[in-house]
This record gives sequence, structure tokens and C-alpha cells, in this order.
Amino acid sequence: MGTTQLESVPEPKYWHLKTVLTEALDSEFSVGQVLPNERDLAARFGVARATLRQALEQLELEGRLQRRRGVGTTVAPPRMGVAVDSEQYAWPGAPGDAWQPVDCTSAVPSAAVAGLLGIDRDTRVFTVRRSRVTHGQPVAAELLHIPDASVPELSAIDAPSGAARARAVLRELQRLPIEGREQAVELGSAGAEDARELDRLPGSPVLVVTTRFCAEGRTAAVSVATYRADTCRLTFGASGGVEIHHEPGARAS
Amino acid sequence: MGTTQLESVPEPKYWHLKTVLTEALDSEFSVGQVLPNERDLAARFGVARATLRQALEQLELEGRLQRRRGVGTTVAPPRMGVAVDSEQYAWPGAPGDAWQPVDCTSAVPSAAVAGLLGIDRDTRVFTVRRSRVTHGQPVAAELLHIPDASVPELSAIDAPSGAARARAVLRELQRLPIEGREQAVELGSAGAEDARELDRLPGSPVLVVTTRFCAEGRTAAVSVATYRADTCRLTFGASGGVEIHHEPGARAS
DNA sequence: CAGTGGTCTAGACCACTCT
DNA sequence: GAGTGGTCTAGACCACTGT
Repeated sequence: MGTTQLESVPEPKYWHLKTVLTEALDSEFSVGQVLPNERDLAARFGVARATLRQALEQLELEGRLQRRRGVGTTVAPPRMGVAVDSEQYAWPGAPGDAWQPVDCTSAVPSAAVAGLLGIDRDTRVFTVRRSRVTHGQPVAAELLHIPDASVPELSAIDAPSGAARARAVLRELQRLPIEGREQAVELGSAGAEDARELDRLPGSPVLVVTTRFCAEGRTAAVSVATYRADTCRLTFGASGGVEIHHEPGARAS
Repeated sequence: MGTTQLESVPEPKYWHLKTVLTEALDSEFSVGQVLPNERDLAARFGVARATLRQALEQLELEGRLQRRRGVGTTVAPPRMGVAVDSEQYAWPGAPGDAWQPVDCTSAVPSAAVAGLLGIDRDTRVFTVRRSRVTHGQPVAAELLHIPDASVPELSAIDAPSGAARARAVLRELQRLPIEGREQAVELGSAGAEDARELDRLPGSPVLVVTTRFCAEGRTAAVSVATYRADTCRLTFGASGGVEIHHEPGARAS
């Protein structure tokens, strides 16, 4: 007698919800449109609000939705392509790069950064904070760590902070002959400071791009940049920058 | 009389929990060690299980923890560096690349892929499925889309599926002179099929790497590869591959 | 089978944004 | 102040892994 194994793999409700919502977004909504609020949506689908939220969270992760506290949930535009390696042989701060210096401090680096720089844990480095804005929207926040040895002319000069100071450090960096660099991309979550700068809540998913700049046979600087994962698609090796685009994430089951 | 604005920004419990757990992981746990189960942990911290889970989810996102249903939560090893552009001027399937062909089918592409390939929505393409394994662990699943025009010798031959077929298509592709390629990285969530192949649950976060291969002035192939975001750090421009490493994600508040 | 993480519920209150 | 998303609770049951 066959126990026919009905529904051998019952699909979770939130997963099914996500599918339904994705189709609705594709066919019935346009970019910028606001969705009904979470309580109404949950009622409409006959699920608890927490379950509905689980679906919305994934859609936000995939860049389909944008949620803002006190405002509502809107349909997100397609992710923007952000060139990450357009200046293969240029220092940060070279003319025309997409970053804007914000501040500069001098302090001992974290153990991780010290390791990348190949210096002792208690050697001071310049830390330049920069931000990257595209289409009027903040897309990334960066901490650029530069050992004193890379900018010897500056090691003993005046006030070691402020945007002007940041520009001075970057200007000094240009004098070194750049030899190469390597990058890594991984998933992270925004810390409090980055979150504020990116206009997101702490813990939001970010793409962390770590870049090691090489000159004179050693590591001359290390950049740790956090990009908003919801709105950005990082491009590598593209000339123009905005060539690849397609819907990411969940492929049909 | 001063309403002194105590706790002007009360930190969410799960955020504080995450901080505490992170410190505990750094100091008191070693890789592979299993944590107490979620109910016990929640009780120990005096929070609901859902709240504890919110903290664990973020730590898993950051690659600090690994959770497996029916087994438990363990301390994850540092993310492995995975070279994504080591073969800048080689086709997929060239000797020594890290991928293993699994299958090959012939079908019409999705609208997104058709757009990247610059072909009509109803033109059939070869779709080669490949998987990438590092240190005995699956790290990525790929769909490689190749228009018939890129492998003209094969367009009218026998059974269009199977791993042998996949190898034949890749072999044929090598004959084209490769001209360049561009890549993009974005966040996505694993579909059912990729999830199975990556040994994760559907919806798990993945890094989607889209690559456009150019030859003879057009797009000769498009690859969409999904990497496990929890275990992988994608490296670009590195010679060896395993040079950059540091703790990602949440920077101190 | 016992124990684990995964899903789901029906509430409650809070922080924020707009009007 | 009204309405939104964000956090949190205390339960329940399910799916999976091991023994």
C-alpha cells in the first residue's frame, strides 16, 4: 500500500511568498512605487507579520525592495554598476577617482590591518576616511590605512586630522611609484559608523572590498571599503563600467 | 530640570548579543568547536530564542559561525580566499582551471542572459553546469551560457547533455581567440538548485559573479557563478591567491 | 529516538518619519 | 499624532541528523 509521500518537501511559506511577490514586482509594480504596509500585506496573504517580513528581508537582500523605517517599503531600482578597479595603476586620490576625502586621523591599526601592512601592532598609521557618492546617493565608505613610512614628508607635521589633512596625505602618496595591487571581496555587515555614512541601519549587509596597494616592494597602503550590498553591483575589468546587468540572486526553483 | 536623555540610542539586544558573542568567539572558542544549543544560549542571556537567533544569523553572515540543522552551531574557520580572475586570458575549461563540468543542456536562455549575450530571446544556447570544490568543500556553482555561434562545429551533433558533452563544448570554445572579459559581483540568495549543490539551505546568501567573455568582437559566452558568501572571500588580481585576509564585517561601533 | 536548528504564530512595544 | 518598519516575546510544531 503506497504511502505516496505527498509533498515530500513542503515549501516554506516565506519562500512561496517570496516567489509570489517577485512575480508581482515584475508584472504589477514599477520602480519607486510603495507597497502596502507589512500588517496589511501579512493579512492579505494570511500569514503572521514575522513570516511576511522574512520574505521581504530576502527581497531586500536581492535588491528588489527598499525598506525605510517610518516611511514604508518601495520597489528598488536595478542595482547600479560601481567600478571597483577602474584605476588599476593609480593611487587613491588620483585625479578623477570617485572618492571624496572626509577626515584623517593618526592611530594604531587593528591587528588585521597591521598584518596586511606588514607592520607592528603598535606602529601608528594615517587613517583616511573617504566616502563615495553616485547619483546623489552614498554607496560606499572607506578607511584607507597608510603607514608613516609611505608618506615620510608628513610624519612630523601639524594637526593630524581633518579633510584638508586627508587631502595632504593622499597628495603625498602620489609621489610613490605604484607597483600593483590586489583586491578581495567578501560579505559583511555594516558597523555603526559605516551604517550612518551609508544611510542604512547597523548590521545591513555590505560588500567589503579590501585592497592592498604595493610600492617599493612592500605594502604601501591598505583600503577597506564597504559598499551597500542592496544597491551596488561591483564591476571589475569593465572599461565603461555599466555593461553587465541582469537580475541576480534567486534563480527559478 | 534635566531629562538627561539617558540611553539616547538604546542598543538593540541582538546587536549587543552579537558583540558579546563575537568577543567570546575571539577569546574562548576555537575553530570547529560546537556552541551550546540555541535554547540554552537564549536562556543564558535572558532573551527569547528569536532574538538570540537574530544575533547568530548575523554572525553566520559574517562567516564567524556555521549552523547545520539537526547538528548544531559550530565556530567557522576563516574564510578561504578564492581566486576569481586568475585566468584573465583563458576560456573556462582551460587546463588547470578550478571548475569541474557537471552537465550540459541546450535551451533558450533567460531574458537577462540573452541580453548579455546580445541574442534573441528564442535563440538556443548551450548551458554548461559546473561546480567548484576547494579543500573538499563545494564553494561555487556556475551556469555557463554559450551561444551556438561560439561553437559552430557542435551545433548539429548528437546528444546535447551530460558531462562528456559539457567537456566537448568547452573544448570547442578553446579554439576561439579570447579578447577580453568583464566581471561583476553582487549579493544574491541561493535558488533551490544552487543551494543543493552548495550544501546550503535555499535562500542562503551567495556572491553572484557574472562574467562576460568576449571574442571576435562579440560576447562569446556568459558565466553566472554563485559562491557561498559565508565561506568565501573572492580575490582579484592576486598572483598566489591567499594573500589578503582579515576579519570582515562589523567594525567596532 | 532524542536533540538540533528552521519555520511560524499572535501578540506587544519602540523608533522613526511625515504631516 | 498617525502610520511605518524594527525589535522582542513565549510559545508551538516541523525537518533533519545522529545514535
